[in-house]
Amino acid sequence: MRSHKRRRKRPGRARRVSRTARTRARRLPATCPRVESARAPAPALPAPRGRQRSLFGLSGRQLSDRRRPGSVPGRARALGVLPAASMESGEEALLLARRQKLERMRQRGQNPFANDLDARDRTLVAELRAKFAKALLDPAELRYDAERVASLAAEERFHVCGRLMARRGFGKASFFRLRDRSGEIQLFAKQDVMGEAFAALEDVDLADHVEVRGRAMVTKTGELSLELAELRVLSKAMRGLPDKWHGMTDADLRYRRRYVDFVATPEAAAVIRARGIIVQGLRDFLDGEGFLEVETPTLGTLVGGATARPFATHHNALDLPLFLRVAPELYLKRLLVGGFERVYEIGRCYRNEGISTRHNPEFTLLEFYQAYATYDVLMHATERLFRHVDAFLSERLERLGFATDVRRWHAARTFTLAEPFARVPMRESVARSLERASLTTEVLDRLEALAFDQKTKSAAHADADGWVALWRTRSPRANSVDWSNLRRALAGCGSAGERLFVAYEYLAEPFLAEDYRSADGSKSLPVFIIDYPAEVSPLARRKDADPTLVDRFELFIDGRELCNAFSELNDPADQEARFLHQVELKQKGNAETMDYDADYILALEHGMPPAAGFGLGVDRFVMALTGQPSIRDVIAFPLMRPEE
RNA sequence: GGGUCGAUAGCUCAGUCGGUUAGAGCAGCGGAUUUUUAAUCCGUUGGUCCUGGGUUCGAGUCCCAGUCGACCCA
Repeated sequence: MRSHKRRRKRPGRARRVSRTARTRARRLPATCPRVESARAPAPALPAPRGRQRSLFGLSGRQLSDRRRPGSVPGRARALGVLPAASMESGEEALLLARRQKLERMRQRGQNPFANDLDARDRTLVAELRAKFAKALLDPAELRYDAERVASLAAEERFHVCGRLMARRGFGKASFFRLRDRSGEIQLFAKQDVMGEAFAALEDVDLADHVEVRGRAMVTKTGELSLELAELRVLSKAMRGLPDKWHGMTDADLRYRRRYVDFVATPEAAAVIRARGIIVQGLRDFLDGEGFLEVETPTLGTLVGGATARPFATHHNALDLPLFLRVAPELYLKRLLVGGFERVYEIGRCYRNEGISTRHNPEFTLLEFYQAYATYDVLMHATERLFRHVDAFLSERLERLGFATDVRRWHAARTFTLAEPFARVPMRESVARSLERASLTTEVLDRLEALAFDQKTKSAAHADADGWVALWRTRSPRANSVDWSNLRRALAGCGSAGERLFVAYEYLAEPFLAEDYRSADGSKSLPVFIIDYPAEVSPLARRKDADPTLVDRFELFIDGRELCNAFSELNDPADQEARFLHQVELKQKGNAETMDYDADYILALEHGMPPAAGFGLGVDRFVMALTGQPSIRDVIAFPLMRPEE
């Protein structure tokens, strides 16, 4: 019977939902047991081979048993009353041990999943520490003075709830470490204090949720502790915690079992905590500027607001094909038409594109729109917003007792928000980077001739290969440019504007963090790239001085794009022409385009005030402020290919 | 798409030139211990060495293919 109990570790699937993976799944032969068991409810089938990773404390075998009502072996096993001889692995043994303790508790009349907790007099660990702050001798090591603690609260009994994180037994005494949402504190259990209750500690396991009562005291090493009078299990954990020292390091496991990761990896939890505060900080800033938070549709019949490939779905009752939104932009601007001068939305958007350290299929976007403002106004607002949220985050975390997280993130930061952000027109940023690569503007002058068509395997100009070979020798930077992809991308361009944009992406963007530095050169400087080509900005207003460009900026921090903003196009005729261009591109086979939105044109015809709009990738913003290298680290549950 | 490295107990990891019955720490279980904090000490359970082929008297180890992961390149 061991045959189905296969190795469960790292059965992981591709991070990327690749085409090959999908076709592989479809190509599974009909005889594959995995496919059969997934389709057929037939109870006679063996347990599905792949579905062995335990769920809710039950093995795959038990799960399949559970699908059969009245299945005695499954229930008996789940209750832990089958003999140890039926154990199939070390994991089973660990579960069994805990089930037996659970049964002992029930036999004693204790509910291992208590439902009668009264936490009105509960004290948080942080509150406890605050109460004894005056007795703190060494803040770094959290050492306390015993006499001062005693005089501050000699007989007061504290009620604390949390999860048990560590245990050290000494026969007639025991130390525990308890964690609640605010921090951790040591518990000291002594037989002569607890009496008979001490014996029941044998049924307590690491990871259990407990409530304790006891007085505060200081051990001889100076650690503030609760001397227990009582300890009661509130919720029995059927599984323990990962290695107490190394924690959980397998990346796949961490993202799949995020609930364990957050317990075992304090940094992972700190990032999610920071994220909540950052979003609060964004609201705090915008509310202070008189913006109204609104909600707009995430389901629609058209794709608009960004050039991106959408997720398609279907409404049954209306028999209507629908798309999940790629951006809220067009609805927020309809609200401008409707008289709301300052609106914002923080919401989930969905783009059916690749997954990377900077992309998750669903992500959070902040967009705000301000009537009677220009993109220049928004650049100032962006700087204030970033500094406000950063300070807000630090202040809140310090108040919550997580100052060390703030200090750690600040120390590791490779950029600064303290100095004015750089502002560079796109063309200038390319020219500057070329200069640093000893290439001057000759590259910019030959963009069209550089194009290399992947299909025909031919260059637009016969000498192009030679130019590149020569340029590569000019400097290390010139050599590190991704020339082949640049030339491929140029071949797909239909206008000078698109070529400039491509040139910027390959020649300037990868070097932004090097080219724009703080006054002392020690940090990278956030940089606004401004004045984008109109061809790549279908919703932005043209520059009065140069109609081939638009009043638009993107903000880059450490070379990563965080913001996109522009003065809004409110001329319905111009907008109509831009939509038509998008439709043209779609007909040529480009999947990342917008649809023609007739109702939006109609709205513009009713008069949209001059306005500027702003978008911020909230996930990337959190990455920047907390120094996380992957977007998966700032999302509580990033998308994973499901386990089989 | 290509390259490099990796997958061994619930967790974190060793495993020599291919050679006895695959090891350690943590967690678990049994015992000792009333001030530890990665507690300590004694004993102990737990493994389809990612999957499938192959080479071999013999494979965790070598070869081939595949799956998945990390990093780098395009």
